[in-house]
Amino acid sequence: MKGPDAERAILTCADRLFYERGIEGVGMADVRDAAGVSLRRLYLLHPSKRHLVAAWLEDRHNRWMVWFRQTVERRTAEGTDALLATFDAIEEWATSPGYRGCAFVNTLAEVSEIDETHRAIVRTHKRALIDLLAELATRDHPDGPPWLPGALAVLIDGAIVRAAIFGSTTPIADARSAAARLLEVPPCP
Amino acid sequence: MKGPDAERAILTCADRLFYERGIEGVGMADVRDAAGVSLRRLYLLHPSKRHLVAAWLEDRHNRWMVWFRQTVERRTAEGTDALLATFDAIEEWATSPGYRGCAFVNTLAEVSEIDETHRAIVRTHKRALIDLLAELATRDHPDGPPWLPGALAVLIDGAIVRAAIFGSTTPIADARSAAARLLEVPPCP
DNA sequence: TTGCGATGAGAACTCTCGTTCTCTAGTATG
DNA sequence: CATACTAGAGAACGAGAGTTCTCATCGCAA
Repeated sequence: MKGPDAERAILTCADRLFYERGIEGVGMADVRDAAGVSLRRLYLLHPSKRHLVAAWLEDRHNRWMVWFRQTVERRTAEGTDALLATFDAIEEWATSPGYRGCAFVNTLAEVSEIDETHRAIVRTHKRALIDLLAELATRDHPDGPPWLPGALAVLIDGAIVRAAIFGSTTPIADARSAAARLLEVPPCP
Repeated sequence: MKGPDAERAILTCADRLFYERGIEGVGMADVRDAAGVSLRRLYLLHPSKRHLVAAWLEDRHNRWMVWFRQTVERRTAEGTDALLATFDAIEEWATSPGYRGCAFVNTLAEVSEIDETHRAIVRTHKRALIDLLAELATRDHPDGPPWLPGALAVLIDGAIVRAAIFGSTTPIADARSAAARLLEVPPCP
């Protein structure tokens, strides 16, 4: 196996394993077996498990943001308000097999294997979500209140975590209803 | 040390340690040292770490619900709308030292040491939160939409997790602003 | 006093896991 | 063909943790 192929296989398998079982539930030998590389190559590419986790988080952040933006755009093209479409994207995700909530929130919860590098990536991810929402709000709802992107981010993260806990899309539907209400014009004077 | 005292010491110390470091970051020896009991007594009272974790979750659930209800009531007595007071309670919590988000969400994220018993307690806890919100909504906002308690629960959980990630109360303020808007009368026809 | 059950302190056992080391095989080059 | 570098397979090592076991001690009843 060539270098780039091995790196892709490692990150792909690490993503599946870490998301499925949590960081502490996956050993380096598990990643080795799943990716079909030698332990030697694994450690040459990622000098320690911490490095591997950091590389995984970076990779997942990039792929998730691309997926989320594309899914929202697709729904928007079908006529849905862009900000409401974010909840449809989350619902798509939450109904996919193996859904376990937000990998970044889960990683932060596993405090014993996390370091400041990991924390920084998690913050970057959540900051990127709010930035994307602010971008959509500025474009489609320029008269909304200044706290709108932050509130939508809270609704999205709350829906992600409650959907994972209950294995249900009801929290996402509730959050979407609330968001729709927030996007309506304010009450008459 | 007597039986009840030992049990109290164990649960109190387990709460501090598990919440601070995560379940996997705490060994039975750590609990023994902190509680000042022998490993023998620890295992007599809780036959395994899973049992101890379950007992901790039950205890924390009970104490958290009592604290939350009391804090909301206190704020309500000071003139705040009960449903908005829930966000003030969360803000009090989030600004207290050692805040690390929701222990139940964090526990669910540590998938490798969790079993169905633990999952059930987490669901019970989150169900209890939404039930409390429904109770307050029925009492103070009987004309609100049916999704209101669910949406408030999503806002609260999202605020809890984002406040933990950013170490900031801004998400809680944003969530409170959104909740206030939701509680206003719907737009005029 | 003597014996017995309970208790505490902590050693010991077993297993897991991150990381490193060894040994072997293959391959490209002089 | 010989040699030297590379890479894979997996053993080995050391640390840590859950759980159990040993043994000395203490309190109390006969």
